[in-house]
Amino acid sequence: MATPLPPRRRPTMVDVAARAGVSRALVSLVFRGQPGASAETRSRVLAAAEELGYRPDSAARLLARGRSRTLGVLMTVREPFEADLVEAIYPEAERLGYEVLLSARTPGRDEATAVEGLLAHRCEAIVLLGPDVGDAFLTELGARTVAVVVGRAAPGLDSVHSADAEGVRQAVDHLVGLGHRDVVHVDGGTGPNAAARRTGYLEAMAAHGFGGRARVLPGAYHEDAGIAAAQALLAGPELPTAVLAANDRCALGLLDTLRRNGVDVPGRVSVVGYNDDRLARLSHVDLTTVRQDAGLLARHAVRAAAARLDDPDLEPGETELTPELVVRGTTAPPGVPGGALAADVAP
Amino acid sequence: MATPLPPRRRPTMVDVAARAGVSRALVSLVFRGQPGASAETRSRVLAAAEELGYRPDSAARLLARGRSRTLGVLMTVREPFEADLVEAIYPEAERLGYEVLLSARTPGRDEATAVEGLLAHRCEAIVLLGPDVGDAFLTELGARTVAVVVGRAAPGLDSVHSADAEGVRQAVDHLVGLGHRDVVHVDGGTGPNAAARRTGYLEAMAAHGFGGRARVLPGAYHEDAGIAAAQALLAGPELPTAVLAANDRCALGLLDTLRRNGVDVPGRVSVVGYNDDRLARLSHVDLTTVRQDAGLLARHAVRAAAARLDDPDLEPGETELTPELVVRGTTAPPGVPGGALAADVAP
DNA sequence: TCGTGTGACTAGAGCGCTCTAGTCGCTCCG
DNA sequence: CGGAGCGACTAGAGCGCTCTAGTCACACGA
Repeated sequence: MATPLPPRRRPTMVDVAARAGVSRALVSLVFRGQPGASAETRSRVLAAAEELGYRPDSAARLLARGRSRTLGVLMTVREPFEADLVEAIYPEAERLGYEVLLSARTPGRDEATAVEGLLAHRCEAIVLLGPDVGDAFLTELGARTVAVVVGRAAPGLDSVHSADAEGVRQAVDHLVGLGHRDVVHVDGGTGPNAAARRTGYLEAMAAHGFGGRARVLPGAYHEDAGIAAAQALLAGPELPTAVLAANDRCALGLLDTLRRNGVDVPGRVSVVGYNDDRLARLSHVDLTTVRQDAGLLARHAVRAAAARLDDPDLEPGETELTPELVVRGTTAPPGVPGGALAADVAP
Repeated sequence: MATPLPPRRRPTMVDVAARAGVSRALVSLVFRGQPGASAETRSRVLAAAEELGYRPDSAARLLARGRSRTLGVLMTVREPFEADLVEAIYPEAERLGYEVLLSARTPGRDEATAVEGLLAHRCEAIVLLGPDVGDAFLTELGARTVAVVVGRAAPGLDSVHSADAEGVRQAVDHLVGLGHRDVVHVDGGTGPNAAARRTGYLEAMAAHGFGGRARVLPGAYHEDAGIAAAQALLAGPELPTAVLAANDRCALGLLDTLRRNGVDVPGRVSVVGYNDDRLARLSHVDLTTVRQDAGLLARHAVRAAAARLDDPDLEPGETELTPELVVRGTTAPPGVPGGALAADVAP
C-alpha cells in the first residue's frame, strides 16, 4: 500500500489526524509528548505521521506557542576557538530545551545583519561569540533582547570570559620557574582583552622582580602578527629565551618563522600561546598554551541566557572563569647552547 | 513624548498600524515594499515602526507566505574550506532573495539531527557542505526536499564539485615538468573523492610513462594522516622527490614532519596539497596546491538550489568545475643534493 | 440512583503575518 | 451626467500549529 503522495505539499497535522482517525489536537498532543493520549492511539498517530513523512512546522509552532525556545548564536566561521564553542553550545542548549540557530559574521556581512536575521527568526536570546563585537552595538542589542557575550567582558550585559591576567600570570610563572629571565610578550594590539593580557604580563614580570626586563612587542590575534614579531626578534641584537604570544594563532606564526630560521624551539626559545584551540593541540604543533575551556564557557553562556529568559529581572552578570596553563612541547628550560646560538643568529 | 513601552511584548503589526492610524494590511504592504501606499503614509508607517522598535516576525511571515525563501546549510565548524564556502553562500543567497540558516554537524550532533533542524525551520532547500555525508542519507533527503551537495558527486541529486582527476593531473604535470620522476601520492583512504584523486594520479603518472614508478601511500583527509605518511617515508629506503597529498590538511602534517626531520622542502622533497584552503595560503605555509574555487562552488550551489525551487521538474544535475593548480613555495625542481640526502636520512 | 472522578479525546480561538477581493473617493472622457 | 479607471486603503480568510475549555463514556462509592 504505497503512500499516496499529495502533489508536493508538505503534510500537516490535519493530514496526520485524518490518517490516524483522530483530531488535530490529539496529534499535537502526541507530538508534544504530553499525557492525554492512550498508548495505542499514540502509536497509531506516530505511524501515520511516519507514513506521510510529517514533521512539525516550527514556524507555526513558534507562532502558536508564545516562546520560541530558540537561541541565536553569532559566530565567525574560521575561528577555531569559536568552532569549539559552537560544538559545546549545542548539547547544553538541548539539555535546557532550546534550539540553536547559527548566523555568521563574514567580511561581507556585518554583525548587525547577522543578528537581525536571528532576531527575525524569533530567537529569544543571542549569544555573541568572539570578542570583536562593537561596544555600542552591544549595549543597543542588550536593550532589545537578552544577549550574552562570550570571550570578553561587556558592560551591562551578561558575559562569560576567562581571567586573562591570571592566565598570563600562570604562563609567566611557568617560564620563570623553568629559569627564563628574558620573556617577551607579543601583544594583541588594540584587540579585545589584549590590554588585560598585556597588563597581566607586566605585573607578573614585576612580581618576579623582572619588571625592568619586561618587553612588549606590538602584535595582533593572527598568524601574520606572529610572523612579523618573529622577524623583528630575529633582526634584533639578541633573542629572548621565551616569547609569550597574544594567542595561539599568533604563536603559530611565530613558531613557524623561528624554526624556519633555524631557531630551535624549545631548545633555544620557548613559545607560549593563549586559548588552546584545536590547532594548538595538533600533534605537530604541540603548543604550550593557556587554556580557555571552551566547553565551560559555552555552558555558562547558555545557562546565563536561559536564566535571564526565566527571570528577566535578573541582574546581568559577568562570569570570569579561571584559565589553566597547559604545558606541551614548546617550552623548556633556557638551553645551555643558548648564549652561543644567540650570538650565531644575531648579526 | 516617550514611547510607552508595552510590558515586554514584542510589538506587532497591529501596534504599528494603530500608531500610524492605518490598517494592518497597509503596514504589511509597506514592509513588503509593494506599491499601493502613498509616499506620505509609507513614511508615517515606517516612523511608527521605528518608534516601537517593530520588526516583522519571520515565523508568522513564513507561515502566511507559502514559501520561506530560506536556504539551509549543513556545515562542519572547523573545516577551513567549508568556512570559505559559507562566506560565499551568504551574498549569493541574498542576491537571489534567500535567507540562510546554518546548522552544524559536530561530533555529538549528526547530520540527520542538523538537517532535521533546518527542515523544521522550513528551509526550502538544503545545501550540504563537505563530502562526509552518507550516501543513503542523501538519497533519502533528496526524495524529501531539494538538496544540493557541494564537494562531491551525489547520485540523483544536484551536486557541485570540482574535477578531481583533472586537478591531480595538473599537479602531476607540474611536478613532472619540474623534473620529478618519483612522485608519491598519499591518498584520502576511503574518504569521498579519494578514489577519483587516486585514479587521476595513477593515470597521470602513466600518461607520462611513469606508471611503473607510481606509488600510493594510505592516508586520510587530516593532519595526522600526513604525519604518519611522512614517518613512513622517512623510515623507507629512499625518499621520493615529490609528494602529492590527499588535501591541504594532510599536506600540512606531511610538510611539518618532513621539515622537523631535517628534510628541506622544496629543496629535497616537493609537496603539493589539494583544496587551497585558507591555511594553505598563509604566508608561513605557502603551499603549492590545487585550488577548488570556493566562491564559484558556492555560487553554483545556491543557484542550483534556486533553480530547482523555481522548477521542481528540473533534472538534478552534476556541475563539475575545473580546478586550477596554484604554484607556491613548496615545489621546486628535484634538488642536486637529492640522492645524497636520501641516503643520509635512510637508516 | 445519582453524583463525581478520571482518562481519552475534540472544538475552537488565537499566534502575527500575507494576500485576495474588495470599498471608497477621485478624475477623466464620451 | 454616467460610468470606466485608478490610486489608496481595508476586511477577512487562512497559514499550521498550541492551548484552554470543554464533551463523552465509563467506573466507582454512597
